[in-house]
Amino acid sequence: MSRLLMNISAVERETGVLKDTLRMWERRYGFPQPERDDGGERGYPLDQVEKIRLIKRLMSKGWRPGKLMSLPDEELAALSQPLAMAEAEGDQSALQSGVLDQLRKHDAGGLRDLLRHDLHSLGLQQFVLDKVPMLNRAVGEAWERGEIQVFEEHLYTELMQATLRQAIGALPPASGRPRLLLTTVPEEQHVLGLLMIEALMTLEGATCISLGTQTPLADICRAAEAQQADIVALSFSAAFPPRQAGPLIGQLRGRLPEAIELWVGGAGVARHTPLAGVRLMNTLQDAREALAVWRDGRAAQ
Amino acid sequence: MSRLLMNISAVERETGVLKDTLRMWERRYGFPQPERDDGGERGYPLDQVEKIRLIKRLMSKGWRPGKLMSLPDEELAALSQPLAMAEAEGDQSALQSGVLDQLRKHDAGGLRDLLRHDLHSLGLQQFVLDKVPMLNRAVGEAWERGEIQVFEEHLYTELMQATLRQAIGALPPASGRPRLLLTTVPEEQHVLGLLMIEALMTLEGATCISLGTQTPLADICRAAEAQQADIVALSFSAAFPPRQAGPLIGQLRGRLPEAIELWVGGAGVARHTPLAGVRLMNTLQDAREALAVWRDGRAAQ
DNA sequence: TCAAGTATTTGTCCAGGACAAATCTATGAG
DNA sequence: CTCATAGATTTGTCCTGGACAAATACTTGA
Repeated sequence: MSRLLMNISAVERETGVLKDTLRMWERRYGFPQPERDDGGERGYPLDQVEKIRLIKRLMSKGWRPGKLMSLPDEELAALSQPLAMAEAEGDQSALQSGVLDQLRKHDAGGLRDLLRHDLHSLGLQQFVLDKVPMLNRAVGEAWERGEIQVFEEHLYTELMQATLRQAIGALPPASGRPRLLLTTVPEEQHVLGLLMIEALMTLEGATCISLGTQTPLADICRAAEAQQADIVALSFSAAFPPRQAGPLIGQLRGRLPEAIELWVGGAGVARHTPLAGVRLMNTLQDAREALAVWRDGRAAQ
Repeated sequence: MSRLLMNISAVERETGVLKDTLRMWERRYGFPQPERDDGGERGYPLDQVEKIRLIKRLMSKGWRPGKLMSLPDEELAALSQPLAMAEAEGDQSALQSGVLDQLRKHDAGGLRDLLRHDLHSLGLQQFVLDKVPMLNRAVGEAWERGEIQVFEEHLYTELMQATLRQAIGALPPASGRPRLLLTTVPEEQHVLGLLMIEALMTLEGATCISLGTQTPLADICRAAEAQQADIVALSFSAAFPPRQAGPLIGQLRGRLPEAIELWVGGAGVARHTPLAGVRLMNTLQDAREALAVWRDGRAAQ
């Protein structure tokens, strides 16, 4: 049986590294070093694909690619190990150890029960304002430290999503003002931020219309008008390419009627430079305040 | 104020047409014909981006790009109009007219109520087996005819997702065999197929662990082992590039332990050529039968 | 110690060529 | 006339190798 080789598209799919970048790495750093088929096309062995994923993870921790790719495999592996120090600073880890433990034990049922229990004991508002952000951060950091795998993060997201949707669905349907249109831009596929804001705003009596993730800009504008939205709210995760966020938001602001407010939030735009006509939120608490401001402004008219 | 121009990445994001393909169209057909900035980089005006989207939609109806791009704008616009004939053959449209009507009226609340009503009057099983596929098809066909916009399809998907998740969450948690791992491959972001199968299988007492959409192949394998899955089930929508499905499934089959069954279904693999060791499902009913077969086989041991 | 200027690193773009898979078209057999 | 097969055309994706701007690291002087 022949060894499995992946073509460049498959590697882009698996790792999230663009084709152009894969070729550039090969040209500059000599890694990856794929085989070639009869037609001269690249075929990547599985171990190289694994190493690409490892490098990408380390890059998200701040390491630079040139540095990483000049390192021998052993040192790379050493970097990927969670540091003793990182463990030590995990003072807060006790707070959500249950969740990470269940994740590592692959106990989906237990994790689901745990999330539901937290939700019911805290109430939806406090769960969303305090617990969920803390858990998201804990899972994200564990992933960066290499303690959990991609599929474990998927499982967490899926179960949290089910929990939040269950809670939102149980709320009495709101029909009051403002009307918020919720979505993310293309390439941003993380949905938890949307669900958190939907839960909070619905609790406050605002009407939320969610389009889910990855709506083209033109369609966000069309939807905002068709739905007579007062506010368009976008969520950006920490994984969103930071350079793209600014221009994208500016472009949307330019295409949206001025009367419609644009709110953006999430780790991907936290501490971002302010933009004219855009309300930037660093925390979920900001969203509640912005809602109060909107209602004040409207009452004053 | 200067006219808005989009760079080639933004156009790929907006339209789903790869950069390489955009350049090739320009080279071969003279369309699109973007402007250039100082550095010689392409900047696409919005009306060309709209036309690209229109062309993509017509291509999904079977038109070929070379043909379309040689056509003057008027003829292109004419093709995009729903034909009188198409309207006439919509005999079944009366059956779900409510849903499409609500969508076109942008009545999110009404649509949500309608879906919930259908769910409760039919029961979850019949809703998933009959109603949801019919609605999905109706919405998909309406989109192909240009009758509904991308954001309207997003809204439908989001509301249907909320309805299904609500129903699944209300079921008693199953813990029986088999254990199914549900997910989609990278690039396949449609989630409704997963939720439908999750609902059906949970009703039958099987344990479903969903990873949500777009899990890398390597992680599907890891998750299957970690979760001690008996079956891995993948969903492919009609939008999935048909040429990619076969190799992808074959590769996963090769990397998965033989003892774990691989089920694939959805419009993206319907009428696909059979693959060794892979159970191909054309309908949801097939999944129920496959479940019965699995249980028979297991009882016989 | 910090700020400003310079050098390096890095990702994404470009042109233009090649080829294989998919699709269409023409030809010939039954 | 229907159908299958062979050949031509269309189409998407890959290739090389070059360029440049933004982000980051480093150096220098206050």
